[in-house]
Amino acid sequence: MKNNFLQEMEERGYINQCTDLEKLGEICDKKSISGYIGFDCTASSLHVGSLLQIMILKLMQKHGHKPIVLLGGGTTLIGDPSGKDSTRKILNQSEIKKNIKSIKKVFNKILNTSDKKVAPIFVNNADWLTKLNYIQFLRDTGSHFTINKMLTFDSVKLRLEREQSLSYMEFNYMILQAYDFYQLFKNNNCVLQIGGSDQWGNIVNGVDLIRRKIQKDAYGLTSPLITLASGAKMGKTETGAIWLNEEKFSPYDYWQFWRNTDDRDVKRFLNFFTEIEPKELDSIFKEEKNINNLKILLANEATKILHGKLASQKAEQTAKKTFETGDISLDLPEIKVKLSEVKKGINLIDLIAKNKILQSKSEARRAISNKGFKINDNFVIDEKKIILLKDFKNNIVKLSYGKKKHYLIRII
RNA sequence: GGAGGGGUACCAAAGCGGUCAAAUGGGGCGGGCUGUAAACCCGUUGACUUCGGUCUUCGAAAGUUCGAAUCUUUCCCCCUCCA
Repeated sequence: MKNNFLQEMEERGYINQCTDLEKLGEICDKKSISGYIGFDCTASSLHVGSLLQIMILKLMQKHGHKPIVLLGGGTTLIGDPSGKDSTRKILNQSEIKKNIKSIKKVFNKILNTSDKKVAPIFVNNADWLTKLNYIQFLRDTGSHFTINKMLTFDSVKLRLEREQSLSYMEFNYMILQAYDFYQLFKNNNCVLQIGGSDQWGNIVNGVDLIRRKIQKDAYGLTSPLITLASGAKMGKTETGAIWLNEEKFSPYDYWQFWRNTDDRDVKRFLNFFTEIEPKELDSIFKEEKNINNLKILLANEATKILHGKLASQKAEQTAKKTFETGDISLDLPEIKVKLSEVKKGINLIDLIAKNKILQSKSEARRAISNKGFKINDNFVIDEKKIILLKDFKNNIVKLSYGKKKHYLIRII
């Protein structure tokens, strides 16, 4: 395998399985190809769990290939059963439309949209799926699938083995996804579908369908499922997902997310989520022995890709001030209060609950009695703490929850 | 369609008339240690509170009882076996 694109895919650890790596390499060598990845539109933003896929699209661009982003407006109406124990909630059309619009923003930020040759194409499978004629579809496409085989695919098999129900609607998902690939192959000359390893079955079905219907070769490739050293799946923490959309997750929080990567994951993630050349990374690993510097590098690079260089630098500065020098950084999230309120005295518990630092007053009380809050870097001992004018310096009070969450209370 | 088993907090799982806001484990959150890491130790994990309590919660509704997660009835959902 000499092809540059696949070579770098391999080096970065993006490849889990491929239907025919060698032939795919030959084709990539000869010409610029189109490849697609489908994204789920059940939420208004993707989270880091999808980031690897996006990085792969970006890598395609780097090597002169054209990415097709399929925002699955049609398949989201059905719900992919892969890797799920229970049926997802079903969204209606207008919610999905809104989600697609919001998700698109992230692709436009991360991918190269200025170079026409490799600029991404966005497609929505609702365009063709919702127009299908049932009987016609069963005859033309359904006839190429056997139930016998469909039952052997993990997405179906596991669900049945675990004695979880699988609706007929979801059962059809893989056929629809196969049909998507066929459509894109025909209309956009798309020869490659990429996906997470849980998509293998769905992807292979598409490749098969294309061969059966029009006797052409298409290729499938999956990326590994990323698990954290802690064993958890990437992307979702208990408190909330690491969203890619700025409105749902600030650049500073995003930077912090990467900065807090487990030691054992750092090198892998630098390969996955930065654009630093693999060779350069090797030498960095040799020279830099301080793991914390690697984490900062990771945070900087990853944030840069999503939010831009400026936001990344700003986040780094904020972090530096808050954690290293202990200064008050003015870029911390702000809670604005009126002077008149301050003069009356502000009840800390109320402030915490009102500004959603914690969900309820009870939680706030508990957190305070557990030494969870600091005001101007001193633990709050008194549960009934009232913030007074004398607590302010230059109209600012620094409020900290735990070691990592800091806020500025500012008088306006 | 018939017979049986089951639905308890974020998840798993105990409780089977009062002492139950509900054991235990996992997860989460906070503290300590440290490196904004891991591991470990400690605390905490329904809401409101004048810290005395008060209110809402054990699939849903109705009932029995001084008192129900626990008993009865109806309904909904899931699973197993038979047809």
